[in-house]
Amino acid sequence: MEAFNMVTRKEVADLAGVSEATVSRVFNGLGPMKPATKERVLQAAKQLDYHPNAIAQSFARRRSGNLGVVLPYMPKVHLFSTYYFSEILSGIGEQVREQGYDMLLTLLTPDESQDYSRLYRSQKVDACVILGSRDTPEQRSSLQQLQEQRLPFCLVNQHFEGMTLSEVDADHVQGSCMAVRHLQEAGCRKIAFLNGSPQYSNSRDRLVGYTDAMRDAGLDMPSQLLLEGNYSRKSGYEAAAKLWERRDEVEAVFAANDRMAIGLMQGLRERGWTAGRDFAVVGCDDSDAAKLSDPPLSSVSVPFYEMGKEAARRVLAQVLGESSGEPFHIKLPTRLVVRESSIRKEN
Amino acid sequence: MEAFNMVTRKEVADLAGVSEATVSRVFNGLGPMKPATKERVLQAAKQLDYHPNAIAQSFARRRSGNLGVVLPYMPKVHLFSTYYFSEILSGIGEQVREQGYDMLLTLLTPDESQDYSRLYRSQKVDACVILGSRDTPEQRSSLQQLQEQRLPFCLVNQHFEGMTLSEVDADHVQGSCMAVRHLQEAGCRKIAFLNGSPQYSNSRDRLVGYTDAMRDAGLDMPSQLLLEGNYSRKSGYEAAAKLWERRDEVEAVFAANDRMAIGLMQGLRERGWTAGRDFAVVGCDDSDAAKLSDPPLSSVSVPFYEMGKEAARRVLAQVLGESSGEPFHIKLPTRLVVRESSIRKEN
DNA sequence: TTGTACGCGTTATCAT
DNA sequence: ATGATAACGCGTACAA
Repeated sequence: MEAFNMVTRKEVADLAGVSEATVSRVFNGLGPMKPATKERVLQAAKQLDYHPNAIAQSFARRRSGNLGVVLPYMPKVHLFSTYYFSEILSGIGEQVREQGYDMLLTLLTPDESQDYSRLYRSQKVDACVILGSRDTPEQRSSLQQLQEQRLPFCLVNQHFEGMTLSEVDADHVQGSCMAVRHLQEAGCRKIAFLNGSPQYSNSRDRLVGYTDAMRDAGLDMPSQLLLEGNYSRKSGYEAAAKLWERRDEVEAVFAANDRMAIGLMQGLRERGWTAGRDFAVVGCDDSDAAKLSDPPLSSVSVPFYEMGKEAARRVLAQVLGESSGEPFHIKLPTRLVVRESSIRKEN
Repeated sequence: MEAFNMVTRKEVADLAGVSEATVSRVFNGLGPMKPATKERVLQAAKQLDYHPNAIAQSFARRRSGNLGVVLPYMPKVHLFSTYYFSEILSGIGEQVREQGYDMLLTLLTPDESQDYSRLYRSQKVDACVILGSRDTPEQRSSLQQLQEQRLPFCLVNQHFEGMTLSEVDADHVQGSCMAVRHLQEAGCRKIAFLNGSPQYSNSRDRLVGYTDAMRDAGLDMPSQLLLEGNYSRKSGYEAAAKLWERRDEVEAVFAANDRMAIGLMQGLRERGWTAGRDFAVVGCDDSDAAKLSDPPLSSVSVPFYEMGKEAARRVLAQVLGESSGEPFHIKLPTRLVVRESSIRKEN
């Protein structure tokens, strides 16, 4: 079973005619050493096909070399099945590899959602990046705990008002504002907003962006034009029914993500309204689906990949003592990608 | 920095008035023991908030408790941005949690793509699930090496002819056959096939399925109707141009994945041909995109989630000695999901 | 049923 | 510039 090499430092030391400590120093690049000695050790190691045992290293260093990635519990929905998580994960993956770290994935179950510190206690990770957390009292207190225990962690794409946690976020206010301005420039004045749950700071930010843009343009925001979905295609589809009832009051829709935007387009098309012709739509995320939809969906592009990468970089810097350890708060810019869904062709 | 508890077994033993070994036995549920003793130990542990150090456990057990998940190198494409990987990962995640294992993600770089054993040598994983591998000579030899070293691993969704490796695959032959039969039943006789690279066994299997169904129905398979893309939307879009040139010879298209199918539909629509009206299309994967596309795409549903879960289950059984250790070869069934793209409405 | 004692493969400190 | 050696926290064989 364990039919492996298991060459230890001792064997290398013996073959090279040095002490074990010297072998370690060679492999860790520490202290001054005679080039000849180093060479002998490397030769011996190569000959024996020696590779340091990562577990033993972690044990001795009291550091795992793993960055924990915490994913939220999501009932029914298969977890990674969204562009959002995929991109962030890729970014984290790229960064950890550059730093010689590994990624340990953790899928939270509903009950343990509140107990992050389990991960740290078991020493399997040195730090964590937490994705998809929501703003609830339980979450706040768990995160508060982590904070008090001085455990290094970083939130991605979620902001907690009134707490000073390390976060890497995107400028959703700006993005939404751009999106709505774009719709205005396309000649729309009656612009509805299909948002997601306010438990996500993203949603709240987008509402601010929408409101800013509408107010600045002196446009009305009647409450019937403010809808709330749950970021699923289905909820967008359902929103279409509501908007259809008030079709005289709607020229355009800004949706808080692409899936809802696409569901919305599907629902309205069934009623004979086509995006890019009868009304304009802009979504958020600029996911793959935006390119795949018909018509292609204009969308606010969010740099998820970069956000993941930056979060990993910063939090690992804390672990490795290369940073002050003060909570940081990064906000990356978004940009608007215009496609056909928001260009109203005259008919 | 390391402002943590760090309560050790010794402290618990002292408080409970027992030996360290007894504490271990309690926590590992080993050997016969007086209930009272057990109780005392648990009390003490609770009082001190003791938690075993996972790294030390791994070190002593000479087992990491991690299942490695190897993801292929994919230039440019952000890695997880496909339905395929996301679903498999979710399945693996579910299984490892049930077994108390953790998932260690590894993104291969181009150069190390051939050296899987690095992972095992460092002892950071006890077994691996390998995703997205291709059938190339280099891959074959790396996998052969792993095999010879008797390192437990399992491939998902890829079969290597002539080697007896552990694999969890889907029945792509059957799925493709069903898809093509469905098109035939819808009245189509001129059915094109847009496949992906034959480096993936999936592609080869699908070709077999297509061929079987066409032959059984006594239909022609002129080589002009056999196209090859690279599983991207763009390649499907490009294939549309080729098919358009021979539009008199085509009534339907079977595509080896959804993205190509959608690209194809986009390309043909630009030329005035709409799927579900002017021609029929079936894709593969039944990804989210299939529901999002217009018209919704008929597709061969592949149980990626279950495949990931099964692969993890089997490979961990090997590690834990609950299985013979013989290479296994699982093949899960696929099913056809019919949507509007393959229902030709008369116009 | 419980305790003793050793080993695991490093890192890191202190000598030399 | 290099060697000796004490941790590190736990599993486990063996003794009692």
